[in-house]
Parts: sequence; structure tokens; C-alpha cells
Amino acid sequence: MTDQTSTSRTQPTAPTPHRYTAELAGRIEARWQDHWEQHRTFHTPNPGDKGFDSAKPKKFILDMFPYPSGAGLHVGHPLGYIATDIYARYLRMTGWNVLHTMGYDAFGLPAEQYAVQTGQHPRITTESNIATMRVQMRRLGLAHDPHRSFATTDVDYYRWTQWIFLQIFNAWYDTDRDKARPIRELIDDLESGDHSPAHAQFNPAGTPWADLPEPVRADIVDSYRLAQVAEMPVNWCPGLGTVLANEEVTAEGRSERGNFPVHKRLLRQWVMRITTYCERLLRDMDDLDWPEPIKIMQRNWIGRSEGAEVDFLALSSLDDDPSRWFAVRKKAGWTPDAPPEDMAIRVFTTRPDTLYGATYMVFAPEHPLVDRLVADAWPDGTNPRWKGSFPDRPTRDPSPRELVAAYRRYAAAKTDVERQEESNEKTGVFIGAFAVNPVNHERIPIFIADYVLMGYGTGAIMAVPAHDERDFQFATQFDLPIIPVVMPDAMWLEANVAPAVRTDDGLVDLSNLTVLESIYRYSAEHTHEHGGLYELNEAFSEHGSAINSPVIDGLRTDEAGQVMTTYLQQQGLGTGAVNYRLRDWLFSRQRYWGEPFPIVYDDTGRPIALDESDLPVELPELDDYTPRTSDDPDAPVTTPLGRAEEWTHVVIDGKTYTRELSTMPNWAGSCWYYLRYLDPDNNDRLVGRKAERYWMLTPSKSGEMPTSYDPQTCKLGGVDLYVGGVEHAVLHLLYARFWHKVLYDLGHVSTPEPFQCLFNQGYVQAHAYTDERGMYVEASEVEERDGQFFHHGKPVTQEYGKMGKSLKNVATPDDIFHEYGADTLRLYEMYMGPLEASKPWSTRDIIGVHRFLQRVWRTIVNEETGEVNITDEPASDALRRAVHKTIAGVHDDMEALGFNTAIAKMIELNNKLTALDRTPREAAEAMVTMLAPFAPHIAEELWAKLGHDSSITHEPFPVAEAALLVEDQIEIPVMVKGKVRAKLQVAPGTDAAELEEAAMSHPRICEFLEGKTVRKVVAVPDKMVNIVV
RNA sequence: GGGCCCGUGGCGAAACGGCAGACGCAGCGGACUUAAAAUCCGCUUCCGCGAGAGCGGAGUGUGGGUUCGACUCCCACCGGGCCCA
Repeated sequence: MTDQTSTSRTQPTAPTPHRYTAELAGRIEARWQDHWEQHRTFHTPNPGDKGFDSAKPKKFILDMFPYPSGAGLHVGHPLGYIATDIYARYLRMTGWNVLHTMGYDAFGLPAEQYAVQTGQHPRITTESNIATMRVQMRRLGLAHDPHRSFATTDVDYYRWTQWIFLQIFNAWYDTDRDKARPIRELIDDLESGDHSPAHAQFNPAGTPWADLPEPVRADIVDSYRLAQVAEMPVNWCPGLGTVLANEEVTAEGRSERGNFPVHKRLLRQWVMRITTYCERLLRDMDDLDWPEPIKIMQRNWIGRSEGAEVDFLALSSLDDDPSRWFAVRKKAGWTPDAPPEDMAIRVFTTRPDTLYGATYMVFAPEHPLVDRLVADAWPDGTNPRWKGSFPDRPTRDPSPRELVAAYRRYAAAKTDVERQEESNEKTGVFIGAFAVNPVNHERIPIFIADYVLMGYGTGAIMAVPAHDERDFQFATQFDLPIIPVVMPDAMWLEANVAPAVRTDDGLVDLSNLTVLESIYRYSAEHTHEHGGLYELNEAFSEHGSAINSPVIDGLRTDEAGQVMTTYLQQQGLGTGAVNYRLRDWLFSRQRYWGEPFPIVYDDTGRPIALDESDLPVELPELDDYTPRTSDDPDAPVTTPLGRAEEWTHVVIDGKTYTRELSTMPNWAGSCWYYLRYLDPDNNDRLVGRKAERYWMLTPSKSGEMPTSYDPQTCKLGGVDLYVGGVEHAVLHLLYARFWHKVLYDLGHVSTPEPFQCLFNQGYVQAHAYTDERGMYVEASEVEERDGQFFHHGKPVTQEYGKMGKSLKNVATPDDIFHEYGADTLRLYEMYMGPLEASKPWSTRDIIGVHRFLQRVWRTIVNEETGEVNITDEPASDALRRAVHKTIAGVHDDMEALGFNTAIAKMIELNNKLTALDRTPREAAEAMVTMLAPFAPHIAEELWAKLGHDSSITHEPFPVAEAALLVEDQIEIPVMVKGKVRAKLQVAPGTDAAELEEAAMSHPRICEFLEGKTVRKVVAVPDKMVNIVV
């Protein structure tokens, strides 16, 4: 809705020439922004630089890296930037060296797509977007050190992104030392024999290193690297022409960017082995000062689950006698690598206590073992239902192999999400083969079904239908035995067994728990026979006591898992194991606008790292940088860089190599930008050691600046305050922590964590409007008449949501600058509500904080003459107390980022000042310095008017005098039955007995207590008196 | 379905387990003004009584619980949001 205030304010009828109007604010703001730039006011020297004050402790205040969008900022974007700016300015005024700057995350899909749409090179659009954003940020008066700013697309920056990639590529994870080490050290260990080259995939025979041929050695070494090329099922998005990380795929199985369908496809891609860090990523999170919900989200994303790995023997023929295999296993014991025998199937389960209930197995359709296991013909008496039913199933009786192939085609067309939807009917087919349950030696059928994903665990599961919802559904549909092995609690039995039996003419006493248990137990062995007393209608997936499980019968199942695992270990059939939901990080994208890899391939296709001296590998100029998109999920994969003919081939030492033609994902540049802020000009290192230590290490508990990280005395270290939206809870924050830990292990940074303290700001929300078709209309064009809303005369419906382009409900800072000025905008954004809360934008409320600034101005400046209107007479005692009470309150609020209440306290104080003819200097100066972090331009101007000739930026923030905070009389409420009935005026510290006496003798209280018995009196000194009748 | 967060006047919101609604917006009344704007002063949770200062009652999504005392802590439910399925 159009705001009319500007027209009324610009009417030349208010001839006070020195009034704080939007116009005057604009002039003041421009002048001070120029002043700050010319005087390099926010320049922050590093240790060793000229002007560095080593006596001060440090704070590193960081905003999440903005993406320079083509649309510019709306008022929701700067919320966090304003908050960190206020906090950083406050810290500067309270004696800290503060590092606070802003850069631009400028590679990636949106920039590239914007470029494609506008037909301009992404570098041009990116740079112009950055320029626009810089202007808007400057206009906000943000006190960033401009010298430390950069964009990820700067060659000087991505050179170091590539350098970090090389470090990761040239590193391996030493599980003994629990840290990454240079790959060179692994090779040394292998050569010296300190590390065994036993390797299930490349060296199954365990041939000594010296006797291995060079290609095998290289394969072994490559398999240890933290970045490697792997053939794997990936999220292929033909609509974008690129692969995507799991995190970039929505719940609907579409691309987060552009909403195109995403398909699973086997491709050779780069992965970063973030999974090697799962344990440490979890463990170190405990000591971070992060919001608990974010920690929970990250823990869920990593998805650690404890359980066991168990081997099942697959039968190659139904006549096989498995006893020999069990004997061999018992003797040989468990082998931690992939099971050596062809016919062993390894599964992960979180419930080894239910192993006796495993009545069939399920493989992911694409599981490689299926090809080997699938039978040539159906075993005699195969249940026809096992042959499944799914769209496009061959109608004539197919062979197992034909059926498997058909089912695979069907499953491949679905996304992971579709495959896991529980509401749907399960699909799957029997593959004609059987396995042996390792504990009861029962023969159990093997199925493939799409509810099992290749990406989780080993891609195969043991199915325990009695105790897993999805297995239960599948077993019911496919007529498979359901054997309960966990006795549920009474409540469950009553709810699930009793009603089912009640139909049987009351033959049993349903109130007797043992009867219910025995029915459940009996039914266990007879569920798939007709005439059983009870048929399960639900899986019991919690813990109880073990039944039908000889090894663990009677034990609590939450403890029995351990017993079972030990038993399996003794039998050589299994071991305790930990599984993670987190997958390795898919790190290549088939796009143009990203960092090129510092990798070339030799003629055998082996990736070779370029030398550090070959960096940077610059993006080649291309006429056509657009991706080849398609609707066909099987279209060939090409990359834009493949079209840079000359660039793709490199000659090194006379040999020709081919470059890696993918680029890095958007996340790469944002994984380490905070480190580059510390030392942006360094040409020798990604960040200088001294600067890195100073800004990243957290002072020890005794307050000293340490020279290295010491887990005993320091916090994990890193950024002191990181402010950004909750939407980065898992993606950016997990990737950045991973990179940081690798750099820490390799000795390039000195703290194990990048971000000590994280704060999530809320969203700015606003009303949005939809027309009769449900399409959003421009909110600023909607008019309100009698509670109804109209867009160009047509009625529209009011909705509400996060401010943004898609809801067409944006308000831009530029409009607010024009209407009120930057200081008012800053103040309003903070005054709206708590920083962490999402809150509605309300243009008409802005006038309130603007009036506050006008009143502050008027208490100091005469609007007619422009002269200061203050007095050097001391303030009255009452005023002085009010000033100090405000100082104390604002100070506490600042420490807690409670900016909304800090502003309220200043308004309150100022309302006292407006009542005076002239403002005492001490009050005016306290007011202006307190206001300076919030509204820096007007504060600078008033500070100058108060006769100071230096910037207020480094003035000390006022400190409250404790003596002035003590009241000589306080008011104590006296409550009768929880209602305040009287108030006592007493000296602070009056003890309970005295309070009680005063309360009981108060005339009004006596009146109230007349005819009532006082049962109890609670008197809390300095708080209240409560009389219970 | 699971996890997390949030529900307070007409609106945005305050409130270490201790006087619910600070502060601001909107609204109402007054002063100044020929008049208006701007500014200043006052009122403003709801219901009832009172000419009035005031008095009484109810009240923080709903229902329980802990406590001398609950917006705050615990349990269940309803509604909204976010994350994961």
C-alpha cells in the first residue's frame, strides 16, 4: 500500500530549517558515509600492522555470505547485517578490536541462470549485482572494513579455493590418529611397511607394497584420498544439465533451483569424503554455542545409528548345506572388509535383537549382488504373490531374470522420495534365491524392493516384519511369515491383541496380561496359518523383552542387542557397527560458473593433481557458457568447459593431459571465506598464521590471548558471533565445518571449529495478496477499503508469509531511505521485535522510531537556529539516576543482542529529556553515545554539534555508576490471594520479618483480612509479600 | 508420521517463577493555531459499578498439574510455522 507520508512532509509548510527530516537525514548520512570512507574509520589493522593495538582483545563478527542477486536487497535482507553492525559498533566502543566485513558469494547456479536469461556473461551480471549491493550496503551505514571485502569469483580468491581442494585431495584419514594427514605420509608408511597395503578391492591377496605394480599402488593410494572420483548413483537433473547434492534436491524430488525433476543415475563424479568426519562433526558440536534446534538438525542430518553388521549366507542352490559355511566362519572369525565370499550378504541393522524375526531379505533393486544371485528358474512351489505386481510388469510368466530387469526399469523411474513414501503400496519381486538366517538357520527368500535404498547402509536389509512398519506392510502384502520376537508392553497388547480376540465369543479372559502374551506368542508361530487366534495388525517397533530368540530370550531388547552382537562376533557372523545417514559430498557440477578443478587426467583416466605453482586454474572465456539441458534423464552428460577446446588439453613435461571439465559446487567458495577476511591480500598463504591465530583463537578462561589451541583452556574457537538464517543449518554449516577440520588436521588453521557462536535471525514477513486465480499480485498496489482488499479494483485475498519475490510482497530499503533515512530504517528493523523472531513488516509503524530520532535531535539542537540547546549545569539527581539506569539496562540488552528493548529504554529516557528546557550535557552525551551503534549518522552529527571533533566510532560506551543504580526507597506489592491489595514503601534490603509486619499492619490489608484466617505469609525481601488466607 | 519452535490488548511487542501489557503504532480527548499539519499533555486489555478520584471482577490458545505465587516450569490437547521423513 502506498504510503502518503512523504507528500505531506515535503509540503513547504513546516518552516523549521533545522528539523530532522528525511531530507536532512539523507544529507547527514551521505556526509558521514563519505567521511568514514575518506578517514578509513573502519579500517581494522591485523597484528603487526600499523595502528594495531595489541592491548585489546578481539571479536570476529560475521554475517552469512550474501549471494548478490539481480533483484537487489529488500528490507528482510539487512536485518542480520544491521544487527551485527550494531553489535560490532558497540564492541568497538567497549574496548575490543573488532573484525567485521562483508564479501560476496558469487559463483553458482542462480548467477549463471540470471546470466543465461539476460544473455550476458555471468561475470558481467555478477559484477553489476555486486556493485548494486555494495551501494545499498554503504547506504545503510554498515561499519565494515571495506578493504577486506572480496567475491568468490575473484581469481585471487578462487585460487585459494583450488589450493584447499588440493590439500583435501592430497590427504587421507588416519583412523588410528583420528585425523587427516598428508597423502605423502601414507605413501611413506606403505613403503616402509608401517601401513599394510591389504585392500579388499585392489589388493585382496595382501601382496606386499614393493611387489605391487604401479597402477595398483596408485589405485590404493587414490582410494584413501579425502577427495576422489567415484562411479556412484547421483542426483542427475537434466533440466539444469548438472548433478546435484542430496541437499540441493527438494522433498518432492526436484531441484531446489528451478524445480526440475531429478533422477538417479550412475555417473563418475567427484566426492568429498565428509563421512570420515561424522564422529568429530557430532562430538565437537556439543561445545559450540549454537541454538539447540540447529544442533538437532545437524545431528539428524548426520543420522548416526548404532547397531550391527551381520552376514547372511546366500544359497546358490536349494540343496546347499550351509553348515559348512557356518563352521568356516566360526573358525575364521569376522572380517571387517567387504565379505570375502561371493555368497555372503552383509546388512546393517539397528536392531540385532530382532534377528530371529528376520523372515526374508530385501535388496535395493540396483544392488550389484542381485545379478549374481538371481535364479535361472522359479523354485518349485513359489508363491505367485511373490512375483509382484507393478506398472508395466510383463504379463506372461517371466523368468526371475526378466522380472528383475522389468522391476529395475520401473524403480529407476522413481525418485528416492517417491520410493520411501509409506502411504503407498509396497512393490517388489522375489528373485528366486534364498539366504540363511544366521541365528536360526532358516531358509528365507530374497526380494528386491524399491523401499530399500542403495544409499543407506549396505543397500540390503534383513526384514523383520513383526517389528518394522515397512517390513510389516511388505510381508502382509507378499504373504510372508511374521514372527514376533519382542514381547510388547501391556498397553500395546491391550490395544492390539485384545480387540482382535474379542470377536472370538469371549473364550479367553482379556483382562489377564499373561493370556494376551501367550496369544501373541502363540500367534507368532502360526500367523501365516489359517485359524490362528490372532493376526497382527500392526508392527511393534519399540523395545520389550525378547521372545522366540533362544540366544537372548527374556532379556530386555534394548540391552539384548549387545548380547546378540557379542554372540555374532563369536560365531564370526557379525560385529557391532555404526551407520550414518550422511552421504559423501558430491562435489562436481556440470556447469560453467564455478571454480575449475586443479585436476588433469592422464591417458589412463587417472586424476592427477596440478602443482600448487600451477594455480590458479582460471575459468576459460567461452562464447557459449550455457549448460546442455534436456527432458531426457538418459541424455549424455556434457559440460560447458568441454567446449573450451584449447583449454581442455594441457601439456606437462611433454605429456598431454585432459582437464577436469566439471566445476566446483556453489558451496566451495562459502566454505572458507571467513578465513580470507582475516588476511585478504596474502599471496603466500590462504591466511597468514599470525592473523589467523589472533582472530580465530578464543581467549582462554583466564582471559589471555593464546598462541595455539588448547582443548583444556579454550573454547573450540573461531568466529565469535555468526549471524544468519536457519536455512543454512545443515548445508553450509556442515560443509564449512568439514573443510575447517581438514585444514585444522593438516595444520593450516589453529582451531578445530570455524564458528564458536551462532545466532539465527528470524525472517521479515509481510502481507501478500492473491487474486481469484490464486496468483500473487503486487502487494504495494493493493488498497484497503472497509476491511476488504482490492488490486486495480478487483477483490484479492490477504495472506501472510516470508518477504520475497515469489509472494510479491517486498519493501525495498531504498524507499525507506527516501522516506525516513538509513538511521530510521536501522532503528526500525531492530525495534520490530527480538532478533531471533520472525516478525511482520509494517511500514506505518516506522514513523514511531523516526519521531524518536526527531525528538533526540530536538533535545540537543534548536530546530529554528540549528544551535545546540544544552546546558553545562549538572543534571538533577533524579535525571542522573534515570540516565544511569538506562545505561545499565542498555548495556545488559546489548550483551544479549536485545536491541528492541535497548531502544525502548532509550526512548523512555529521551521522553524525560524532552520535558526539560535545556538538556544537561551529561545526559545528552550519554544519549548520543548509546545511540551511536544503532543510528550512527545522527549520532556522529550530534556528537560533532556537542563540540567533539573526532568520530564517535571509538568513543567509550557510557558506563553506569553502581551507586546511582541503588534506590533509597522501593515499592513492595502486598498480595492477598494473589491479588495486589496494597503497596509498601521500604528501604531496599528490608528483611522478611519487617516486611511481614509492615504488610500485616497496613490498613487496607487489615480491611481485607477482616474475618479471615491468615494461613501463611510469604515475604521475599525486595520482591513482594504474599498473604495466604 | 517423528523432531523442534511459537500462540499475550485493535496491531508490533515487554515482563531473573514475584505488580501482566514497558516501549512503539493505531485510536480517543485536550493545549497551541483563524484553521490544519507539526509539536506538546493526557487516556487507551476486557466487563461491571461510579459524576469523579476510584472500586470490583475476568484475563497471557484450551484443559489439567507443580508452587505461597505460573505468560514463565511439567503433562495432554487445539492452532500456526520450520526441519526431517
